[in-house]
Amino acid sequence: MKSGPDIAMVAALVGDPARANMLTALMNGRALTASELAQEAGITPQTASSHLSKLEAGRLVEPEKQGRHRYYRLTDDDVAGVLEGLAGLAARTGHMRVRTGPKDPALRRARICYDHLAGDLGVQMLDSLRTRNLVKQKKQEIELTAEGERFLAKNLQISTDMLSHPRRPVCKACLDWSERRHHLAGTLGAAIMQRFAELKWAARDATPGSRVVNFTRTGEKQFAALFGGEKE
Amino acid sequence: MKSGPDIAMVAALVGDPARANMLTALMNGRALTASELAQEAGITPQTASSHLSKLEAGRLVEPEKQGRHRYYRLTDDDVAGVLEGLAGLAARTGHMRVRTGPKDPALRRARICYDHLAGDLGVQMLDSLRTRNLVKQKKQEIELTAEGERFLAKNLQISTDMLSHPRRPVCKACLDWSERRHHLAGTLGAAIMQRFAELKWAARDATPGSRVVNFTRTGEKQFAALFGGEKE
DNA sequence: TTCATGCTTCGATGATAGCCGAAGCATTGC
DNA sequence: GCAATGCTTCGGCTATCATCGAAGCATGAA
Repeated sequence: MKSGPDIAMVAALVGDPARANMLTALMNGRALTASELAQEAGITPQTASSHLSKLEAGRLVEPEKQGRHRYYRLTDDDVAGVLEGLAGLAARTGHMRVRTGPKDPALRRARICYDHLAGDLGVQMLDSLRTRNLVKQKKQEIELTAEGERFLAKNLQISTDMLSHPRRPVCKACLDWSERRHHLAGTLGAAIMQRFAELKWAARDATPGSRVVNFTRTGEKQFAALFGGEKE
Repeated sequence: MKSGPDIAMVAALVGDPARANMLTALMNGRALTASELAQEAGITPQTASSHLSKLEAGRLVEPEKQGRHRYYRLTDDDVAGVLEGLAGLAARTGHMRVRTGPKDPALRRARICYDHLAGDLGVQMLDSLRTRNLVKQKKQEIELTAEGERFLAKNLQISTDMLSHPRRPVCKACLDWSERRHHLAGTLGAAIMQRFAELKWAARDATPGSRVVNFTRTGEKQFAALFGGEKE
């Protein structure tokens, strides 16, 4: 009858603004101390402590004791993924109050979402592809056009043969956390990201657990040349 | 400072048990009337109405008027995806109060998650693969072993060449909604699902929007022979 | 030991929001 | 027209829970 697989319980954990702010602050993969998180959420340490024990009980964060500090981090990438998803949905309401604060501009600009590029640049890339008719998007599905194939082969040495064989969607739309739009996932999204790395245009940040992607100077230029947007 | 991209707002919407039950009831893709949803959540129509307008404002559900009924459905697959993710996280807490109720046993047994198999059978398949060392899993990453490759080629005519070229993870772990474990996603997960369809072992339910996967009788048998679990 | 820092527990307060009864619109059917 | 069904709005009740002050434990430093 009523039941409820306690999806509500987890959602309620994220549903409190203070806790949501803490979780958001942890989205970059680094661990923060309880007091840092308190400050991040704009609450007192007592309140934060209460929130953190709830988050811990809900297995959303993991503590690690170190000296007299208590570091908290997101339990794993699944949690981060769900948070990204929620943020994506939130962005569509127009209710988007603000980005995640000016906290981590690097994270907002470019980061790894599983194995493909997300963030400002990720969205910009898909925008550019769409605008120039290199891909056609309808809802979740994205399809590469003939021009798109040529574009990829010429500029990134990516041949569609490599991608489409398994009949898995070459492209998929993935809701972006910090932006309002989709970015490009799927085998193509992954392949492009990998090509960026091979070309030394971009690399994942060295800090362990960080999801930030750093572009080199030439990488920035090349990216702008290919997907450069005079958008907005 | 505080900010908050109102991830909290969306999460709070899902965070109420009554609303969560409604959303869960909608997870099979069908649209339900307001009163059906009220009953589903165990609340009066007035209360349900209030909840539904909030969900609508949060763009989680879409209404459709028909006669004097008002049908509600999930806005799109992104919403369903986030709900699945939340359910997956909830399942790990041990706090799992119950499955989604005996509501839709078919949906719990086998369904489509994007393009691969999820549900009881999906989890069972990955379990079986793991137990027999056909894949090795560490955290999110899953890797096919040599035996696994032979197994796929022999039994499902799936060659790894078709999957691994683009250097995208052939396998990926995806948290299952109704079960406590991961099921198999990635290009392999998609390819297997497609093969099931080609072999007429299983097919998506005819009802538009439904995510249920129906197995044929021979399909059941073959599946059991390949991945049959005396597990649990 | 003594003090300071970081975090937690306790208790009380206050506001948010879920809930239902009753009444009000709308649509369909007679 | 009238009645019935489906849904919504309104008002008030209640419970839950976030919040903070104050006090209590730890850990680390002097």
